[in-house]
Amino acid sequence: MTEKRERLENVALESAQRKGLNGLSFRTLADEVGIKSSSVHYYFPEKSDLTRTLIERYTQNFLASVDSIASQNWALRKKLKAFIAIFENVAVEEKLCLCGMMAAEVEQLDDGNRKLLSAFFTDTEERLVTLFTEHKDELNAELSAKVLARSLLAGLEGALLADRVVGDNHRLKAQKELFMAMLK
Amino acid sequence: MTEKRERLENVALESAQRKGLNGLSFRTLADEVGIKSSSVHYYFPEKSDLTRTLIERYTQNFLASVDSIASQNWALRKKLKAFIAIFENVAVEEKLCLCGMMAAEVEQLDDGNRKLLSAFFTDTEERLVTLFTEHKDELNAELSAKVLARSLLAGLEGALLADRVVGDNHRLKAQKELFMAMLK
DNA sequence: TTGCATCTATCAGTAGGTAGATAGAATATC
DNA sequence: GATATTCTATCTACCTACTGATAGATGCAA
Repeated sequence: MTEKRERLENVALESAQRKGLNGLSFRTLADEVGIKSSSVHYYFPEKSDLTRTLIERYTQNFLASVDSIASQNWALRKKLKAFIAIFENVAVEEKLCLCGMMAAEVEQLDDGNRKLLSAFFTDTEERLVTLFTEHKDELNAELSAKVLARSLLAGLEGALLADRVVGDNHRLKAQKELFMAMLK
Repeated sequence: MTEKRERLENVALESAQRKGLNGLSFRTLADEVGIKSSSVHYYFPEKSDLTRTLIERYTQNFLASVDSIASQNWALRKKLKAFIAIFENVAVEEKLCLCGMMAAEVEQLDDGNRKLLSAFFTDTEERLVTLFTEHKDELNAELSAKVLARSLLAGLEGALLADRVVGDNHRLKAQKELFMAMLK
């Protein structure tokens, strides 16, 4: 991948996590990278190409982090803290999860990108199901791994959303407390 | 309030809950109501005026529902189910909570509307704190009312977001199970 | 000299917003 | 009661700004 292309992706990702896809234009993106908007089209012919790249890259990165955490020889408590920390790091920059953001804009995505977006959620949940299943002896809740996985991800996405509006981190903290309380 | 104005608000709210503020234009709004876009400006001089009206109206309505539920002589289990049902009813129409949607677009709101949006979350949480406090003998979790309130609202907002993308209602169901499991 | 990367210039479409006119209803004045 | 004025709700027409996108020229490096 060329250096320019990577810079474009970095700037676009940053912008999309703050302002959403609608707040991301070829012109401002070009300005920030120091080229003309027509040159951005050289790398990403249509906006949906850029969108696809961002979703794919973000998902890949995110799942790699999750896999890395899961593969450690840690207690569930430590793994969950590490997972939640991914979201905390997004929050301190006043950004959203890219896929949480795009979930709000889903009506403006084409079919291909909708499927990629859906996969972010289901693939992440799949990993979490495995995690909760493998560590089920460390849980004192009698809930299924699926319910825990889905609640955790949705809870963190919602917490990011609401915390940014209110301007604190109370909801992210609450989600953390909630899940920590389920551990032995 | 005139009949036209109410129709405008209804159509705008519907549209905003599906496509967001960016997907809501004066022209399409006008078309759907059967007038010209300039006539929409007669009722809402600027888009931020329309936005403010929608947030205020949605919040008022939402809090009234919550208050109504809270004032019933019901067990906590039944009250929580009724609260969650508010979100389930939004989900079946493939919409989002207006304020959850706008939370994603918060960077494009002016200060006044950001404050109104923030108040939606804090005011709702306040009601939930009261609810959990008044019914604390029906809980078997040792979590604070604040943590429960914040987790519940954020969890439901995130569940709406993700469920719409994935195309099922699994996350909303998971949130429901999660909170039902906390009751005696 | 071929191909990559970038440019200039431009297009059609849409956005929010404004100006000014108009028809009819309501209200005030004589 | 008739006339004049103001208000309400709408229209046509237009503006500026910005959007994504395209065509074709240019420079430059392998």
